[in-house]
Amino acid sequence: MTKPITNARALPIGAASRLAGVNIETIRYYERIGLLARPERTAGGNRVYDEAAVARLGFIRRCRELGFSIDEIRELLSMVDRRDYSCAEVHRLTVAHHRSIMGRVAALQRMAAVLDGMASQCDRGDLPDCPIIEALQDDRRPAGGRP
Amino acid sequence: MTKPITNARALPIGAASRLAGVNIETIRYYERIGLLARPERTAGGNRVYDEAAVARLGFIRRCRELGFSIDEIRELLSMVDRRDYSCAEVHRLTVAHHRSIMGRVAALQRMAAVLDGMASQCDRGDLPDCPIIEALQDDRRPAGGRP
DNA sequence: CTACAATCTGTAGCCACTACAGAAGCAAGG
DNA sequence: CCTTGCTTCTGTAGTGGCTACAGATTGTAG
Repeated sequence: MTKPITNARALPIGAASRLAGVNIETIRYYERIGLLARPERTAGGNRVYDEAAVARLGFIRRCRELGFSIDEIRELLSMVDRRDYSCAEVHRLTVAHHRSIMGRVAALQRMAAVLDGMASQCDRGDLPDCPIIEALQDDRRPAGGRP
Repeated sequence: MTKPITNARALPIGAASRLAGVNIETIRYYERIGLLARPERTAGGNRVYDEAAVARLGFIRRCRELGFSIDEIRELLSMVDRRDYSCAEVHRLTVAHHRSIMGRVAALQRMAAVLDGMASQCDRGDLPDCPIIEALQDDRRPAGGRP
């Protein structure tokens, strides 16, 4: 919460975007889907943000960088907003997300192993019968190598 | 009734779908985007497939299972269709795809490491100041832990 | 012939943005 | 005040790779 952003109280969307590291279009998108409150406006109708909004955007960005979905972030934010969230809730969400990432890693690694096996059978010559293509065509030798 | 599809020459879309392991809607989608040739039709207008089409669908499915994009599959199919594709081309595509998968794995593993670190700091008590939330809020301790 | 299943076309939705078009606001210099 | 030039506005459409309908038609077994 201690931010060394000097005296910037009224930031137009471009400044908020740069400070938070979130695209202008994305900020408007977050507002549209209700992830971010509608900000004040200038007399002419331009959005005006304050440090709190920039901090919230930073929170969202960091969550996204960690792969949380918008709905998960919505949940995290609502916990924060309640102010009486329990650590256990947050922990549960984080661990569940961690598990799902590990699942994706495992799936990708299975793919990579098959690809590696196929590529290593290929001698990169000018054969008309590429082992890779053969492996992909043959359904008795399933590409996934699954049981 | 599991019919042994020995001499099935004229398959309606449902049978092709079951044989190839590709959804009916997906088959029509592949046709729409030009990945699959438009098949013959019955007098009434229903699609009719043959074994070659089913084999092609199987090829596509196996490529998808290995994470190839539609455009990559389009390229692979065009090589196969040319009949004089070189093994080197196929190998290059496969290796490039492998590399991109490894990149995604690395990115996910970085996320997982940060999540793991955050979760392990949390004692799951009923603290109002959850270390996970703190980490997500604090922009001097970037969640990504990136150098 | 009559059920009932399968298939048809076309459209809209998913996720999390991104990319415009065309209009209007805003700040500085003259 | 006026122009210049950047920024921001709204609204819509596109991305990838499907999936899910609605409402109509076709195919088929009894």
